[in-house]
Amino acid sequence: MRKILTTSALPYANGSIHLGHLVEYIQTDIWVRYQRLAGNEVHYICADDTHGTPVMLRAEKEGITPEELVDKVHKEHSQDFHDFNISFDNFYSTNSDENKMLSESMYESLKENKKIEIKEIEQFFDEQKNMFLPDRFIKGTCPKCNAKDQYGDSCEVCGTTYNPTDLIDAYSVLSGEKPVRRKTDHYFFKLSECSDFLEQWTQSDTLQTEASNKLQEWFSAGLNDWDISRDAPYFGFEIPGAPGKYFYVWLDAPIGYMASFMNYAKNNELSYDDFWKKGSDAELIHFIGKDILYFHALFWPATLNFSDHRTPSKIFAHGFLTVNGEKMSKSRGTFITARSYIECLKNPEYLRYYYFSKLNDSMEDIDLNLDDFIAKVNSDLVGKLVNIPSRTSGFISKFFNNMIMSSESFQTTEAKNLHGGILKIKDEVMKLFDQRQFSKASRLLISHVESVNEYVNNKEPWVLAKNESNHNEKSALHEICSASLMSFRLLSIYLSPVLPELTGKVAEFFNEEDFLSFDRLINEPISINKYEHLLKRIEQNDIDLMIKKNTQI
RNA sequence: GGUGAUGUAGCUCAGGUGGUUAGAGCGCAGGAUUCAUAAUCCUGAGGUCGAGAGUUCAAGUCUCUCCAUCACCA
Repeated sequence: MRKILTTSALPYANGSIHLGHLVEYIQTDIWVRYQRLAGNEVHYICADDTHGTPVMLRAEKEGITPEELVDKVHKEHSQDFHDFNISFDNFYSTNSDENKMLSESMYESLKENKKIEIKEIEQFFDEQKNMFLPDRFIKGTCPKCNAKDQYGDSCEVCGTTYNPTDLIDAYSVLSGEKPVRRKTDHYFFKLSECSDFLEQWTQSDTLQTEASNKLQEWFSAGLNDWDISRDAPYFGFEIPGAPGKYFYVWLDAPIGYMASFMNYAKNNELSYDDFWKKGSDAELIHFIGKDILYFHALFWPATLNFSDHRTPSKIFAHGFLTVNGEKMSKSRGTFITARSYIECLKNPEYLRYYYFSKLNDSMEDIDLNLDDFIAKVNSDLVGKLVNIPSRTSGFISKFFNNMIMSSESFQTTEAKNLHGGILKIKDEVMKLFDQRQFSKASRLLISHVESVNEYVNNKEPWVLAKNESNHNEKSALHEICSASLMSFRLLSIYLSPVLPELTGKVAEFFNEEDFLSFDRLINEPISINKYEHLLKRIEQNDIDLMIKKNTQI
């Protein structure tokens, strides 16, 4: 049995969850639910990422404290994840006692290992707001192409990257004032000294090949030390022994994985050290978006390693979400929030299935094409999958007292092959789930769903039903409907990591507890309940409404 | 600008190490059927595999150039 600690990246407490975020949570959740069904020990941990200037400023704007903002957002995020059936074992916050303690202790440990250095740097300072300005809060004219109102890190017109100090006529986004340059001491993590360790670590099969290619680029450019401090005012943890200096949000954010787990372990009689101490035999697996690979594949393993912790076993990065082939856009209404999706479409499993049908183990972007979304979900799930019990269970109820024949008493080779064939793909399905080849898994499963419908069509049970000899137990009619339903049951078990709600209802239909394991595929004979529609089609109107709701001019 | 990736039927995508007439689902056309939420099943039409050149007996699959799109450049 594997012992696995899995994480999804921490959502930032500055905004709402949207469909782009959900690619990651759905991908991780499917994987985690699969591991549970496969009988492994798996813990799924997440938290809100709460610190930093954007949270501080937004709270100020709303006239509340950062703590109040963070609490409010945590409630909202928790509800969103709950409504999408994301099965976190713990969804915590980086603004927690555990996180403060762990951040401080990691810092002390890095300091002891001589990996911390203080350097004086020069930054822009807003005298009216009395604070240093992060790059994205400074705008100005591009030094290369003279485009106006460009951000402090790069020019959107000509693509040049530069430092905010290079901008012409820089101004503060907060006050509009011209920022002044001011010197300040910052604390740096000496990443430059970690390149030997990191080059070795990144070759150790922890990353996808695309990701390690990316890392090679970064290595060949040379690693710079990492600025881990920010000056007050800053919402975060003050650095021990350094009044007025705070940990940069990206330092304590990944430590949030540890803190969330610590909090969870305490309440569940698990050993924290078993999972985080150097030499741990548990797997530590991070699901992330490709945009934060830099943090998770360089800073994170380096800080872990040089503070005497274990390093991640795997980092699984996924691509971005596009909608209708384009970047999500507020003006086109394709920047779709999790909340608006739930309000308009009601059922999270449409999206879970659609992402399942498109995801694989690579870092490629995936596209949510809304027309394709409607067509695929309605066709695969409603037209084909749910159609199986819908078209066969009536005969079982009418003639056979709701009892399905045991698959072991199937007489014809067609029935045996249909059911046996689906039984036989178990190992392949499990492998595809484990390797995150979700799109392949969906194609495999749907092809078997199609076989069941084909079987029913060829056998024409409605014709047999007209002949009274078929109203006896173990008649041809009984076998056909039983084979179809037992096949449907197997396919539902395979799909249960993807569609927990739907397959929960399927379990009920078969008078079973939830499908809890891939090892209990045979269970017979079974009495079924009266069939009630398991899934509604997606309506075009609801999609239109959702787009309208998300359109901002 | 540099680096990395992507570009296959109307749409969304499969196509280890190059090898018979390039595949699937949806959509479309025709047919079958009525058990089922007009769902299902069968048949068919649709592609110079981004463009060009090269290597090879043979390239969607390898090499080069170009075009388009995207990301990263801490």
